[in-house]
Amino acid sequence: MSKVPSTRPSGSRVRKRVTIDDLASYLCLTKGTVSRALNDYPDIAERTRRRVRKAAETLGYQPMAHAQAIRTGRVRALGLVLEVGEHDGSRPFLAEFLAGVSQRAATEGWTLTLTTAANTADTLRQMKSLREENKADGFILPRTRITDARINFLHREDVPFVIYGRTQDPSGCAWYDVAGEDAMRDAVRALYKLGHRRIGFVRGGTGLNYSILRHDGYLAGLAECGLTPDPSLVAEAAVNRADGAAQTMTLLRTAQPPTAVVFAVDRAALGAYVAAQSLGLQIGRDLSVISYDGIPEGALMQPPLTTFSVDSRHAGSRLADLLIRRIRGEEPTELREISSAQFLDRSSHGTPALTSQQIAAKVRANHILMGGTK
Amino acid sequence: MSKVPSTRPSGSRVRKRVTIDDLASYLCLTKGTVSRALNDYPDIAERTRRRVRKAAETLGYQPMAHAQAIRTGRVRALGLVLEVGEHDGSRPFLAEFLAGVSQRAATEGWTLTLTTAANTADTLRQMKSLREENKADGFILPRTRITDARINFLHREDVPFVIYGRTQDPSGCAWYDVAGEDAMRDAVRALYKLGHRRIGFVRGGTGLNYSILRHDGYLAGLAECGLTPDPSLVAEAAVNRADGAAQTMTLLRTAQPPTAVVFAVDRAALGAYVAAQSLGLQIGRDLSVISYDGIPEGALMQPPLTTFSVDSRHAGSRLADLLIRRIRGEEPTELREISSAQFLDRSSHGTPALTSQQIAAKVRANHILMGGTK
DNA sequence: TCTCTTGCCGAAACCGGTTTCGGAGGTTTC
DNA sequence: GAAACCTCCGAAACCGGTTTCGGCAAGAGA
Repeated sequence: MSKVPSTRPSGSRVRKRVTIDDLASYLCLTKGTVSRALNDYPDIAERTRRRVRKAAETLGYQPMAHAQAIRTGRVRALGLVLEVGEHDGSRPFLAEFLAGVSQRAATEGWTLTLTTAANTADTLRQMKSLREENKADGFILPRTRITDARINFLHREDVPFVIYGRTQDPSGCAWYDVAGEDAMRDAVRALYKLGHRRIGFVRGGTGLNYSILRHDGYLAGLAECGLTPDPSLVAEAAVNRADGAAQTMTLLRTAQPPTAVVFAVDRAALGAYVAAQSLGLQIGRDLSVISYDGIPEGALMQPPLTTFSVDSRHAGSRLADLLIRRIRGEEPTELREISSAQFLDRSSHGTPALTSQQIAAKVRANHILMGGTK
Repeated sequence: MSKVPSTRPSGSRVRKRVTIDDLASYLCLTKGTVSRALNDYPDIAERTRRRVRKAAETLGYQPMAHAQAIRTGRVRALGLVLEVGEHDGSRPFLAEFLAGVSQRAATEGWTLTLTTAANTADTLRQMKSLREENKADGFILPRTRITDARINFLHREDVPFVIYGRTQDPSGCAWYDVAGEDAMRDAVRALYKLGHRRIGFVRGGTGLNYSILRHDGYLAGLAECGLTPDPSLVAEAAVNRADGAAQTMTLLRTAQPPTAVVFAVDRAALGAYVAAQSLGLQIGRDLSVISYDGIPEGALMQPPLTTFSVDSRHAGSRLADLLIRRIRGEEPTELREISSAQFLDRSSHGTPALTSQQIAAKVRANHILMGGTK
């Protein structure tokens, strides 16, 4: 078996990086001193430190992350493990989110190492191996669950991380989140002001923490408006169009159907259009809908979907910043940010044209027409 | 300024990795010998090599990529730079694609380093810096353009890469692609068999190479069926629903409108439903549509969209494999794969219920009805 | 039997950084 | 004025690998 060809830079100009040795001899210092100067060791004169900094700047010196890593165990890389199921792969905001993370990371000289996993156990395995191989210094955890195995794991392993979202037991966690609960509360209030009194809610993904929060926000909204919560107005989880349509149907088939429905998730809200059409109801007039996420399809619906939009790019950017600071040693309690979603006041909600009873009648009529069996 | 806290593994069990020194002393060899044995140097006895391999296995030794990198310049990391525009961020297959890449990479012990860029110049800058910092050994180039600046750049810099798609000047390129041209040709043939004689085409993204290929495929289909190409049957680029609707309208407003339209891109084909509805035409009966990509929304349309589906996960997986082999020194000409898209025979196409003239009449009637000005 | 290869491994330099240790020179203290 | 103490930098070890070089022992050729 012969030696692997060494792929030498094939004769072309060899573009030597400036190494710490170059910098040291340029400054007439030893590389140890240069290293300490750049890393803010206290035993370096302020004057020297400045001189080194300046020289590094002019020579364009940038330490090679991997050479540092072999001693420090840090590569200046953020880790992100995406759970990608068999075929739920279509995430509307993934590219935006990644753009936020990678751009913020880049400005600090960090990069993003990404892997995917099939399930939670796989995720833990991936994180462990990324950490052991020093391919990532810490992790961003998207889609936080109510109780999240990743958090326990990373705590045990003493690996820095930040979560996108919140969680039941927040101790020791740094996070960024968008206040979905406030959005849901505002949605209820807006509908109440327009005259709606029976306001339904369709939950988001089961087990995911945002789902709890948004439901809480819905309840808070009811409370503020003096409305009594009614279990028959709250539908099960729906995170796609088909389920959204089904859950809307369920709500509308009750004895006292809602005149407005708040959705935890845009993709589910798209299903309301399907359901409404099949019942001969017009969204925004006969049935009001307010949702959450701000997916682009919402703007293309007839009528355009009223929703709260989340800036995924900004989220990614903030999370990258928080994680870098966490890795550098800042306390998790100092690294918690909540921002708010932006209300997109479009046309899928309005003053109720029909009462709950009139809607019920329409649904019954349609039911008979269709010859459905419930 | 005081010393940064060194974040020592805080007392917990220190899970020492096995290093090459551990392995060497275990085997009573020097680390140099162990290294050469594992890297298939010819001056190591076969017997020794096997012994070392076995010991590495049992001790669970895995060389630390970064330590290797400082000498070899290779980190076992694939690079991917995504161009994410201001707000076109929603890519339906991104997660699937990433899953394919990262899973394949993982099985070889490689990882994926991802960054995003705002434009081409930015992409080149990112690649350059990733390469200089040794954060990626080579690159996967998605969305290949007809003439692609990235390819020239990487050639000049002598950095390994593979392209997802093909390009005008393929010299020195390794690639994986799905034969979109075959799909388009088959679409035309299928429509011809059903009786369609005026078959339109809506192009894909301008400047992108797949666009040329799919248009060629459309023309090839016409030729095989003995149909004469008619420029008025070919619409401009459309890559989203709105443009797709507009281009469909344009085609239908001609003197001899098509009875069937082939779309280069699913998202554009969704616009055909909008256009058809506004004209009172029913997709699959009055107007046949066949498209390409296999986005999930297609299945939810009424009627479900006939299309060719692309396995993005498989594409990612193959590209990772090809790139790793390219980095290891295999010749680009040996690393070229083309697979075919899978036909999803759904209900948006069928035998033409209306003739071209009948469609034209309907369009005119609707036009007058709407009081449009063209 | 002596030289010349050849096969195979140890020793040591090297890669680009970080970190520890020690000591020269100037200041402070008594 | 000597001892004690800082301040600040050089020297060298170290991290976990790779690669070069040289030399020993066994086999081949003369």
